[in-house]
Amino acid sequence: MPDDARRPAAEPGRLSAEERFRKLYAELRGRICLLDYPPGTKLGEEALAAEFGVSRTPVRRVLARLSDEGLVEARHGVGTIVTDVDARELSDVYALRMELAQLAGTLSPRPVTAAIRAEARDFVDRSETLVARPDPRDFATLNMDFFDFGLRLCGNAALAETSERLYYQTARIWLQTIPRLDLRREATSFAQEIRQVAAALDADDPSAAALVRRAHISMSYRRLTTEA
Amino acid sequence: MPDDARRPAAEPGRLSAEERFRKLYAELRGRICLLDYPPGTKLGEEALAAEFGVSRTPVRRVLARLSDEGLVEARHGVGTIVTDVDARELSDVYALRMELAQLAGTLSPRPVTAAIRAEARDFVDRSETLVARPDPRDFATLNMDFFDFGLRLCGNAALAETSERLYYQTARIWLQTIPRLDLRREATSFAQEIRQVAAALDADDPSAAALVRRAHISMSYRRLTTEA
DNA sequence: TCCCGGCATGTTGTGTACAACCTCGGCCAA
DNA sequence: TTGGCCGAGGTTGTACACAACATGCCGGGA
Repeated sequence: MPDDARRPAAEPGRLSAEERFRKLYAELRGRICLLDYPPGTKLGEEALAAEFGVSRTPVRRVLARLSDEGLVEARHGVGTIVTDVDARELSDVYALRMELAQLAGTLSPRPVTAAIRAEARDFVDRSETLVARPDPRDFATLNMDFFDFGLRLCGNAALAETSERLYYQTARIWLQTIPRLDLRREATSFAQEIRQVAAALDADDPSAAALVRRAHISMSYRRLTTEA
Repeated sequence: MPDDARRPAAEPGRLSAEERFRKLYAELRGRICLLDYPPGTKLGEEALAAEFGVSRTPVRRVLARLSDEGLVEARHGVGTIVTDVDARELSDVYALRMELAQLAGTLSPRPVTAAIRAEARDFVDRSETLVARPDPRDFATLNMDFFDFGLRLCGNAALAETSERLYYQTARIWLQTIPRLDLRREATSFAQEIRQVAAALDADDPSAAALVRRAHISMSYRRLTTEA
């Protein structure tokens, strides 16, 4: 047996501590950003611990990180509350996100491989499906997936981590505002963005792709603040 | 007694939980960045708990945040180790820091008040004192203080938080490299930076101050990587 | 009727014991 | 001599009990 030598953590059923942490963190962050936990929701540590079959300790570890990132706020004796995004924070984060999106094209972009172009075409297909039958939650999910895809185009790890952090910090206000927006127009605009990004990648021009993304972040913010 | 009405948390001796957390976090981050804990040091939770007179629980909360920020790495069964900064991470972070430093001048800069100008002059004095008698640790401390000062010039909270995070992520490599650098020249260059920033603030031109800072980050990185 | 003080209840913060895990040294056998 | 096994010691991860704290209700007094 030359392969499965000393490998105590290789059992598929058992997850390591860090793996469990990542799972739980991603799950809770997703629920917050998809408004399964709208702002103001009280996240009881005991309730979460019971749901996930662990004690309060690992749950608290995850909530502490979410608190550091500003997604929740723990108040002694009250509860851990999902925060709301105020206009000022929204403005600051979007202004910075625009700049970072552009920088992703110039700060050590990754070479555009055939696999990446194929993935981009998949996103084009998904966006067309979305335009045909718009749905807020599908929209938000596709948006997150496409954002993660964009992160992988960036060779600067610090820039990628920062962009991700900022994205999830305000991602939920879009779902909060969508009832007052034109969903079909939003979907069309998003599909355009994806098509243009795919075209730029086909032309092996990551810088152009980054500029497209910056432009659409800007326009999305405009629609968000003027029509809500 | 119209002033001290219902204020249970106003007692000066007792610190709230969040206050204690901030204190401990700042203390440990400072020790790491000032190389009191050089890379590779094992930070025993029990030892820290004993030193600060608390249990392992709040210590673990602080170490978890330091771990999220990449300053330490917790290994099950081994210990919590102070991480080292590798060349790749250093390059990425510095490239991003340069851009962010420039953005601080254009993305909603704060108005330059008389108090700020006075503070800048104080930094000029301190830098001259440092040039007269250079000392690595004093240098690093002044650098941190001046950085914190620069953060307060930025009206964009997201940009300020991001810049701070990135700064402390790689701040320690400077102290690690200084034995192989010309300390006097580093001090002179830093004093020039402070003077130029103060001049730009006197001229009510935060954008120029930001450009100066970007230029000095770039030069500092060049000296760091070429002569070490 | 209104105000206010105290208590019951539920929540997060802390302390502590134990489980899971890694490292290192000694010991035995080839 | 050398290779590997294995057990002791020490560390982080987890579970749980209790302390600290905030909130809302209820009852009494003005």
